[in-house]
Amino acid sequence: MPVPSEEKAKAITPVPVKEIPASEERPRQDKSYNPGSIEKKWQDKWEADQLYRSVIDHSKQKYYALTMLPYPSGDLHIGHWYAMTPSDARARYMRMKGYNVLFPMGFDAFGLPAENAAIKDGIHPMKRTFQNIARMRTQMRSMGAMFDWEREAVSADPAYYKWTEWFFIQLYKAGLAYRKMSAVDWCPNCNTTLAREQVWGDDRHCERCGTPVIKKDLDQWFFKSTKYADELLNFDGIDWPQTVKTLQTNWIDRSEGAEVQFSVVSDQSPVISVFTTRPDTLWGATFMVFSPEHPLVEKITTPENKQAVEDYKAQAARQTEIQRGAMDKEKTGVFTGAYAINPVNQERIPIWIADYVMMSYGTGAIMAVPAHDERDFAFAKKYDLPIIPVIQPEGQSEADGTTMEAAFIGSGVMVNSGMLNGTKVNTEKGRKNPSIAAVLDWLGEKGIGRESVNYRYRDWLISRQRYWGAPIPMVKCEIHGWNPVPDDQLPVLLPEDVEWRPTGESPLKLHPTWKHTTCPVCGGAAIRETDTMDTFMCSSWYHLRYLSPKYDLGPFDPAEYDYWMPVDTYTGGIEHATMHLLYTRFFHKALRDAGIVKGNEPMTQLRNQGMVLGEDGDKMSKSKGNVIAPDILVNKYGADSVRAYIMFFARWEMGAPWDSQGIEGAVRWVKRVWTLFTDSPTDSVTDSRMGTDEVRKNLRRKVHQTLRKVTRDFENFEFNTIISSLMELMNEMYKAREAGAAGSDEWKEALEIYVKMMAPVTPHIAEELWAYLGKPYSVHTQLWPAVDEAATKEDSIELPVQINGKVRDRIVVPAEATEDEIKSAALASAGVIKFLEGKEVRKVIVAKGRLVSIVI
RNA sequence: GCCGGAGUGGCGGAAUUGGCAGACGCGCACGACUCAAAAUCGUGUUCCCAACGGGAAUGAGGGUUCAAUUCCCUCCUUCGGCACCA
Repeated sequence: MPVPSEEKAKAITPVPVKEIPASEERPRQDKSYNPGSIEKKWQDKWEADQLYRSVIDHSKQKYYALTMLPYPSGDLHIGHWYAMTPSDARARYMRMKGYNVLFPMGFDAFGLPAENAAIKDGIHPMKRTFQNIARMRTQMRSMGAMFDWEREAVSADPAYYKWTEWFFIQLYKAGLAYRKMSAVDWCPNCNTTLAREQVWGDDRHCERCGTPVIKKDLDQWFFKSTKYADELLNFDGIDWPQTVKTLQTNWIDRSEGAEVQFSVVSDQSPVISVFTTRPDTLWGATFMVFSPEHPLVEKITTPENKQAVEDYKAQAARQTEIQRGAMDKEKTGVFTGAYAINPVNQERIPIWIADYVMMSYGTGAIMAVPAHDERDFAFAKKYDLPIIPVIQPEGQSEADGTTMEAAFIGSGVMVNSGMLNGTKVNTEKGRKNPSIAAVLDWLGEKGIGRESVNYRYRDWLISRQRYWGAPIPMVKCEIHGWNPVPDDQLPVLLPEDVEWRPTGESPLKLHPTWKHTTCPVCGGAAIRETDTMDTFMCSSWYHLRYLSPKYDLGPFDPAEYDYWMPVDTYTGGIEHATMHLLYTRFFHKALRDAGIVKGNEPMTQLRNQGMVLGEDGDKMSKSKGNVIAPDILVNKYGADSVRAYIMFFARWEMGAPWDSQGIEGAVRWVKRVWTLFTDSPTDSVTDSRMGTDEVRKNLRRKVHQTLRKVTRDFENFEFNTIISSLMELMNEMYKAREAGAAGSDEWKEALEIYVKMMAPVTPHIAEELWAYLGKPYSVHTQLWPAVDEAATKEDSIELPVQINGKVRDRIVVPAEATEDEIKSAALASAGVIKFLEGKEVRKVIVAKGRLVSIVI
């Protein structure tokens, strides 16, 4: 007989505040699970109650959980869910552990896509961006995350970018921002410059749009991030994944060596520095090679070589634009006609130019030691330059440069090197190599060179020739040069009436009036900087703006800073290893030195999630049509099921292709939990055959074992096994209920702990079931249950018995059985006796609680 | 070339310290319910030998060990990063 729908609704309406006495009989509940209404109901209530508002509470330990903020593309992608849901679950877990948790969200709202779209359809980037944000906010609410929306920060909001500008000025004042004319990477599609980090791959393409970049000589703003290179290599005190640390270390690529001065034989005798990691091979330097772009080349080239050098330079310049080609490309170069003096032995050595020497690394010039460097060897062979071995394996007769077939890079002793002959050479780098140490000391004494460190890491190029970014708050006066905009004139606001002509120049430059201003020094006419900042500047400090997004006296409220910082756990994709994650560390250190923030690192713990791929195993993209839309899934299954599946279907840090069928498993789990609770057969037949004591004990054991496992997995970010463990426990609970345990205290405890364990994963259904159990609102303010270790202990254990490594039988022994007891039980078991017949037992190994291994 | 990650059933994945390989789930098969289907529930599901019983198996090959997905060596595949870096 169907129950009238109104009564059904009444039956499940939770009683939020008043606890129903356990004895009171609840009406039988058979309404099916309806995520749509449950989720809406609780989301509204949580919001109305400000359940996730985090405020400073000095009586509690704080926990700042941060997940990377999205760009407001307009639609929340399944990738966002994949990044945010487990982070949310863990933040919720930490909250239940008793921490005062801050879990904010915001938008990285400046950037190219909105501007490119504006060029196409004329919709203002501001309008589009804030529309997109509104839409994504709604989508994020459907996720049921515990974001504290009172702390939301949007980088394109003038109240935000005022401080982005202010930070630029602070770095400028600290001497960390400078302007430089140089050949910078330019994306012809995005019509802007790019930082070195934003140029990817063999073909050096734009990280954003994939277009191969070109070089352009431009006057641009840089941050002196290289000043912090050494400190950025130090990861002491932070718990970051080894992969990220390795990527950053390789990116910075510190190399130790020496800078050595060579003088050029000419009228002015200019001195040229070279960087080498092998100063111990100095005596073998038989020529020098300059990069074709080296400024000195023009000066030193002799008239008779002029034409050849000019031709080569022109050719190299053309090639730079395409690419200087593969490593195995044949070496080319031309002689400049000039000579330098090798300072260690006064030998006159020729100076060549070749495109295998890069202007951007070291000093743009090298000493060439063909005997001990493969590239120099190849070059010397091709152009018939002298090869003088200065290191050879110990005890070997002297090598002959003319007959060498390859550069020698092994260990040995120094030869042909004057007073340092006989010094041992190994393959270590820097001072760990005795030969290098000896030469460094010798160079220092003689004043020819000095110990030096070189990095591949470059200063951060900040300028972007685009409109939709934070203006660079600098003004140029004919008389007083560049000066920062005074603080009381911040923010420099973006004008709204701009034209979107893609010209390669900032639209701000084309605005008729915006750039005209007055000089902060003399009050005379001056011009604003019309470039805007790289958006990585905005995201380098958003974790600080979250602390007090409405604060007006500074970028953040110091009281909030002191309580919440540093970020305890930061989660996000690994693709930012050498970009955002490196910038934000640099930024923090620079601000620390400016006295604005404290501590050496902004984020104590970092964890990376992997990527959700399309069902075809490819990266999701609109063009491939393999994009999974979370909204559709939420409508179909409910947010809780989507959350559960996202946490279940892959190892979080690995990611995996999406599987539309696989989600059914998570959906079934959620439904079966619902049924387990709401279809509670408190009136079911008690099983008289079974020892109910045992059933209850087993139930309680499983509950606490699961709790222990789930707790550990939350700590370790192992989200997929949290769900498996909960599934397993649910299966056990069904069996226990079948066995008649559903009226017991153990059963009630199981239900309660189960809801609490679910709460971080599936917050809505957990809240609903919590209310259904008659518990006081809210499950999300409950404390995480404690494991009863005694309850997890097994009475008896089953041990496999191996004979020569193969399982032959299983024995059941009391948990506290001694080794001897286990041994004799194993030897007495039927399956073992059969195999032992006529054989001699050589050894019996008892691995307590694991197995018995018999060797015959 | 260098640096790092990964390789386990049809699929996603699990496996405290070296201790029963394949938890949990998807899929599939069979059964129950149904007029039927869906949903739901139950049972089974690494492979091979017909079975009883065995045997093989965690990318390949070797090693250490009573015992290896786990430790060591060589190699292969794949993903990511860097790359004429002096």
